Amino acid sequence: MINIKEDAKLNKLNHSCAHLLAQAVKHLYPEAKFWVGPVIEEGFYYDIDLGDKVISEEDIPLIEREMKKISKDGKRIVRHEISKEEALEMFKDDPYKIDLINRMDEENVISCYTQGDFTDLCRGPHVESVKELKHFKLLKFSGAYFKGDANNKMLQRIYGICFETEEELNNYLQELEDAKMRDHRKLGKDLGIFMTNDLVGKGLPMYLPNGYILWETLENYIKGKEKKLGYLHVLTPPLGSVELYKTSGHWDHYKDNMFPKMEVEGEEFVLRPMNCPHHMMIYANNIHSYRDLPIKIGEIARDCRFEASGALKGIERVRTFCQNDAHLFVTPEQIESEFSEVVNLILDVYKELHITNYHFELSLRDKEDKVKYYPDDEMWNKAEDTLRKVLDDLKIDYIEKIGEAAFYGPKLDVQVKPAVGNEYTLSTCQLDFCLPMKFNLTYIDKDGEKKTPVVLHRAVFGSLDRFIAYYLEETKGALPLWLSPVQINIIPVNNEYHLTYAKEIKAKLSDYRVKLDDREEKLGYKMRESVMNKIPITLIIGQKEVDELLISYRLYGKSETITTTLDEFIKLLEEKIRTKN
RNA sequence: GCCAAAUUAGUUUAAUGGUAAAACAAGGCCCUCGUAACGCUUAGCUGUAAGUUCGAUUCUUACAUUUGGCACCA
Repeated sequence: MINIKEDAKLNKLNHSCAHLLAQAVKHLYPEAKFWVGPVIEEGFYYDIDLGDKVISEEDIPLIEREMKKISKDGKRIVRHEISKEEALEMFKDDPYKIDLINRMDEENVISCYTQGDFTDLCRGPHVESVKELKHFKLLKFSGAYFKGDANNKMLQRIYGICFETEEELNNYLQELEDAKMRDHRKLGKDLGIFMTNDLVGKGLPMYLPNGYILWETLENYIKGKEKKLGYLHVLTPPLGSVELYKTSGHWDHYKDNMFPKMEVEGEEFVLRPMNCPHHMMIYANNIHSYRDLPIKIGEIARDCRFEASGALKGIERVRTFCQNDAHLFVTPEQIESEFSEVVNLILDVYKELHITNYHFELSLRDKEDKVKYYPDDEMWNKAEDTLRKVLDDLKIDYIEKIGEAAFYGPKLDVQVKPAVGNEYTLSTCQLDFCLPMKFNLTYIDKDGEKKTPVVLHRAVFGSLDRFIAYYLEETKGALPLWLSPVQINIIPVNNEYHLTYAKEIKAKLSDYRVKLDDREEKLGYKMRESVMNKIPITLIIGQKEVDELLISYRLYGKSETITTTLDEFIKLLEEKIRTKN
């Protein structure tokens, strides 16, 4: 997908188109006040205060028509530089612009752009004339909180995109349509991966037989990787006492996002929103020597979070999910090497699974925010510097994100973009000096003194749920052989003559997930279904194969059929499974 | 949670203020030798609850769920 923001030409075009949108809105709704209209990766938007008016579906074509009209009229776009006083006078009726102007430095040149009867405060640059803004489309609209704060008034936001040619615009719109086809919610339904049910409750996905094969295979894969690195897997309960979360600090920070506490026999419990405290208590169950560290506790652990109803999305954002979680208890000296090991594990898994479309973000605290983050500047500085050093040593590119850290420490997040919607975190590794102190965790150091270990929280698959969503979209539902619920579909050309041999072949492939389609249907009919179910390999067994003791196979996405011996075919299977293709 | 919209058969979609249609899937029958739909046939549906109306799937309201955004995301 094209990134409008990064392309200088398209950036300018879209920025100008945002002004065109504002002008059209002003024509149709003279009382409109304007906040900001930035260019984004997917085009542009404008946040507008329409008083009591809210934008509805039928308004969009009217606004578009007005934009076309203004564009046709072809006024020039003229830049003026003005003083702060002039600016304040010029926009005196628009409190949003006054807000912007008042926040500008004295030294900065204030500029505005005029096109016909419309002037907007803007840094520019813009195209020469509204005539150039021909190939645009308004894509979506919604409410959006002023300054992104839910306590503020909700403004009206309209999104759009603009290109230089009609063809580019149409191609882009087509890409949007195509993306919907690989949305994990559609694929999950079509391929029988998961379902939800109103009576069970929203945001509570249920994995169907096909989905559970995926789940199980991924779970075994990642646990195998972890075992090789010395992780110890445990099983802990999906709820815990409120006291546990008060001790960890999660209660203070997140109780509104937990399912409400329940009281039994005078004790209070919550469904657990995360597993750190349980794993802390497992660590605390023994005395540890510095010689025992690092200790790596892993678990495919079920969590429940009371996510806002508007945040729920397929199996990407749900109210119960299973983290591929682990906590590494390490000495301060081991932080760098253990953090590197985790980053390398993530990179290794991504490489094996052919995941290439991601980027790293280093999530740091906002130093001004004294409420959200555990107050210990020295600890934070040390933690943040350590992460930077490890990433630099590993020569990993990353973006720093201020104010995105967990309350207990900074984290490295791996971000990916879904087919539809905003990017999200797939993998994470977090450095934590805080929780081990809160739980009074210790180890006995060389000098016989009790010391506090450091904890690394990490999740490679984030949650299995989210990873399945991601991998469905990455593969467009055509899962690689090792993950595919049905790996091989055997179709006898004619049951009467070929079914016996087909059954023999199936028996010899008993190590794989094989389906034998022995329904009384035509070959073409069964082949179509095999392809539509995105089964990686379809075997065709007819007279030729029976006579010569061979098999013929067709790979998903290919149209040719290859005839070979069963031994050769098994070699191919093993190769595909080994390379995870 | 907030703004907007959607909800018709297992699925994808059509139609209507006078009681709902098609395709695929499912059941039955028929056909039976080479790579994306053989043919015939049967059954099945207006999210829930109110309201307006002689009559509501259609209009109104509430609720539920879903979708696009916003906010949130340990």
